[in-house]
Amino acid sequence: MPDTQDRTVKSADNLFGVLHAVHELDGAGTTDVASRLDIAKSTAHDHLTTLVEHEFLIKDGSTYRVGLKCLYYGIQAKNRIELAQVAKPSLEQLADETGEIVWLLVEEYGKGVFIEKAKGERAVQPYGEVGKRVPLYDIASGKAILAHLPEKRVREICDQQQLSKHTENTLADIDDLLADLEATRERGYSLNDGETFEGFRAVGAPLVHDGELLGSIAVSGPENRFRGDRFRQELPEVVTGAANAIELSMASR
Amino acid sequence: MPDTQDRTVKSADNLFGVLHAVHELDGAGTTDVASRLDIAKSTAHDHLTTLVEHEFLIKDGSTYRVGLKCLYYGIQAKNRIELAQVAKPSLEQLADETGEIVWLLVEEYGKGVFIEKAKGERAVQPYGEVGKRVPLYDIASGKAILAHLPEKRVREICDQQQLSKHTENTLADIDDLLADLEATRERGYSLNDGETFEGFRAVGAPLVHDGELLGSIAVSGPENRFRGDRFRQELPEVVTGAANAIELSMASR
DNA sequence: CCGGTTGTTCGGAAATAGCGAACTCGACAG
DNA sequence: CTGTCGAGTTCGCTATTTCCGAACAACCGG
Repeated sequence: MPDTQDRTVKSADNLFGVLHAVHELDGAGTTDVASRLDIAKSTAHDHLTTLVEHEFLIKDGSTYRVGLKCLYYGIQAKNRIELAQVAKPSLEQLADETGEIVWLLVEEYGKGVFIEKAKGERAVQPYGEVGKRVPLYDIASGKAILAHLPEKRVREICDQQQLSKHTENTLADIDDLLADLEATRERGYSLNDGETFEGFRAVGAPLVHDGELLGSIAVSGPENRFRGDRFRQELPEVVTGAANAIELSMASR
Repeated sequence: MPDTQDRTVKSADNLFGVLHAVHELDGAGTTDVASRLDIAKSTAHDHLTTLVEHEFLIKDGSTYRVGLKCLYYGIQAKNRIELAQVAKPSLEQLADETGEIVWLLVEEYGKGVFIEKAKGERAVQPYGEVGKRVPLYDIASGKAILAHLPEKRVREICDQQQLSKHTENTLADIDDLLADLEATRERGYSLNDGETFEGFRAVGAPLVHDGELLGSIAVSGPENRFRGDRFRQELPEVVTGAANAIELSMASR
């Protein structure tokens, strides 16, 4: 049945499928790609050749690898989100002050993308990497973002990507999550109490400019340093302080 | 005349063309893209929609922007070049020691791609950015790479991307360049004496592992700090030292 | 209310994507 | 040396798809 509605470029499915397959297989040959996507070897070959010609893949003997062209587009995209640049000094100051690791997160298609980080003296990096795409519901910076989205959108996002319980504390139930987001809104900052990994905590805050949600920041570290007053008072204060500083820098551009 | 040889996916030209156009225009609408690529508006629209569906573009009202999906693939590609990770400590040490800016470059399709950098105290960054793709013939790190490629390949690369004279000193003539590469091989390090910008100098060294050229590093800065013994002796020594350190770390993995 | 924009929809002719079968090339075993 | 396997690659053919052009819709400022 030819669907007259769908006017997208069909070959893109295969094209990006092939790119993704090569990426996931961390380098692959024609047959690997063909069988993974369930397409003819010749088709896979055509697409691989095409991607090489466009420099998105590199052919190394008879295996294909993801090239650096993506980095080129990717980094530019990142830069265009001026936020990363504007926020950097504040992130670094926050990292210095707390000694922990600090992340800058933005939302895209219901997922979180880390676009900048800063490491303090004692920083531990259990998670994430710049460019990584992660769920929003189980990390402090993600919840800071969700808390500022309409409930309808939150449900939508949670529907399309299962909430799964990594630890005792993970908010894998939509109602628990919504309650936590409500509390987050009231407090003005979000908390992660071992919801991602046992023994890991974090404090996050949203970045809002002109009523528009730009992203969020969070400081994370091991539970033994994230407890008592430091976790409940000091860190929330410096994190929201840094968030405000970033919002101000965005405003005065 | 349908060329029966060329078995690439044709729609990819338009697809990636559209992506590139949006990137270059730094956000664009249907008409902008169509007129830049000289294709029908409707075609541009189909491709834009496709790219949005695949999350490579973001639709913001009626303008399209490059999404962060590329960053995702790009960063992974970068990481797979283990080099970046292994080299980082040495780059940072080199930046500290010299106070200048240090780059890690790899070659891809005859162009150079910066994949890591480290800034010293006095670092000036006149050029480049991680992910940027640049010609090889007019920078120290690029010449360090060219010096280790066979002459045939060097000529090939230079043929397909005009050598142009940015300054008095740019080696825009293939024979001058080849002579400089010969000298570089003998010295073991490359020099840039204001060939990119007036008043800017740099010292570079290749990274070789198992007889295979992995990339190169370079330290660059203003002429007033890159002169006399420092330029001719000290810097070459620390740069080649750092290069050796990186080669050793690669070897002991 | 109306030209001048720009984004979007859609029919249909021309181009091509993708399959499958055939071919090439090495590696390996007997 | 020969045969078999599995890899990558080539190529003819046809059902699909792309891409254009023209029409339509939505917006804006005057």
